[in-house]
Amino acid sequence: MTEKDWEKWVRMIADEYDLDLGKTNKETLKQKKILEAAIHIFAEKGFSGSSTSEIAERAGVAEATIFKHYRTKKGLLLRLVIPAIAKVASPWITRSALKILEQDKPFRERVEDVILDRVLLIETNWKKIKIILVESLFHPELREAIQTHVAKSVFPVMSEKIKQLQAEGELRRDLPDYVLLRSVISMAIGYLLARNVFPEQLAQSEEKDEISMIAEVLLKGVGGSHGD
Amino acid sequence: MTEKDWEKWVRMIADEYDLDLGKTNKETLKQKKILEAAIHIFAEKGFSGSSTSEIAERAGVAEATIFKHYRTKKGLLLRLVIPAIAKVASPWITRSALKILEQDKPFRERVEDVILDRVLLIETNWKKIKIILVESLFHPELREAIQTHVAKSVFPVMSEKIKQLQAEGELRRDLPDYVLLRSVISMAIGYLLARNVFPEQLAQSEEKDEISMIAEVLLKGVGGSHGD
DNA sequence: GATATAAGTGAGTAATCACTCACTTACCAA
DNA sequence: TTGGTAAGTGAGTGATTACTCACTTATATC
Repeated sequence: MTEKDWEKWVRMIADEYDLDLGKTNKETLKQKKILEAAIHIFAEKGFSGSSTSEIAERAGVAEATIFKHYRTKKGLLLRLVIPAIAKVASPWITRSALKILEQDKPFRERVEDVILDRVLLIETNWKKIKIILVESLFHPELREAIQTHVAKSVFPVMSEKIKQLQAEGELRRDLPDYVLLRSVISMAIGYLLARNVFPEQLAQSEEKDEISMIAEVLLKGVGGSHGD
Repeated sequence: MTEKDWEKWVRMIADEYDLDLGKTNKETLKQKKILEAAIHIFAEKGFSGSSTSEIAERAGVAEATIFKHYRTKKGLLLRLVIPAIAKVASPWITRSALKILEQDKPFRERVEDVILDRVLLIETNWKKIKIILVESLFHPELREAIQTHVAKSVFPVMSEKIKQLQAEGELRRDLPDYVLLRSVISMAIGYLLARNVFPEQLAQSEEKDEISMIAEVLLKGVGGSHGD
């Protein structure tokens, strides 16, 4: 799937499920309520575990109203998920990270800033991200879309930046760029998981200090004096 | 929840759902087939997305047979999940990692060995782990059980080992032990996720080489010459 | 070989599911 | 004010769901 294929795919799915994707649209109050309720309930119970009647009740709307706007339950899911994926993969969301890395500060501080930025970004969109991650495990079309779209539009940009930082001597040159990229992402995601699942054991300090330590480990490693 | 509370909890759930937990039991061939089919289908479609009729069909068994042995659909889920959690948190599974760390080898090699060991362990039990992780998001009792059990019985052991390695000079002493533990886990999980979701972009080399690079990043960091 | 106990099943059942349809209500432009 | 269109709904529908029960079959012990 190339970038153009992605756009085609979005249009195709949008047609198939009569999605508006929130672009041209002026949404009704009730439509907003439905989307709000759906995010809450899908995140809490998963797609299969949620019922349209429950979503309707929480939104204060007749069940039929949901089907008026989104045709099927899966149409409702995709109306939530596809714009979110498109947003994650849009240029500006990558660009804001690049901007931070280009600021006039010590490299160490820039690394902390960019990690904090991404952590906050994920935290504020946590429910939607949870839905996307979980449902991508069970809906192959979704998984494939994320794979190809994120892989083809986000990674190359980040990869380029890393190569530049390697050339500038900020990052070591004896490891491939994808390993360095994966390491940064791993440490950030690992921190978020730890904070959510084992906060008392694995994330005991203030967020600011935790991120500072993440940057420290990332740049210098965990090895002690013996390894030198 | 203390360790004794955990045992109580297991017995309580076992009573509530009539679980045998595979300890005293001689399982029938059909029971094995049911468990096999359930693992496959729960992993593929999620708990809510799976139907008992489908599980029965795949196992080559009448639907009523499932309810004969496991009383409810959730009873079947717990029969899969609870022994797996108990196993993960059992002493020997932690001990095998500690054994590796105590071998008479350079520290760098021991780190590689232990990462490889855990990666293989997760890979061979991937379906069950997937079920546990996903369903713990939606069943609070499960989440709590994992949290307290793993947190209270696995982390302290690992934490102790890390402090010892810090004292020996193999790991740096200027960061708290939980940050070092979290870093190792993050890098391993990050690698597994990358291998599963973005293999072409984020896990391009042979497993052996990837793990060697993970150990390298972990011990020495990603920072370049500028940072020295 | 008789008997007791457990394993296994076919044919249900009530409840819930996603979804439809005929209909009413709200909105807006001419 | 009117007329056309979209928003919204109450009352359904057939299909599927987890689960039950009366019953048969297999197994093990004496």
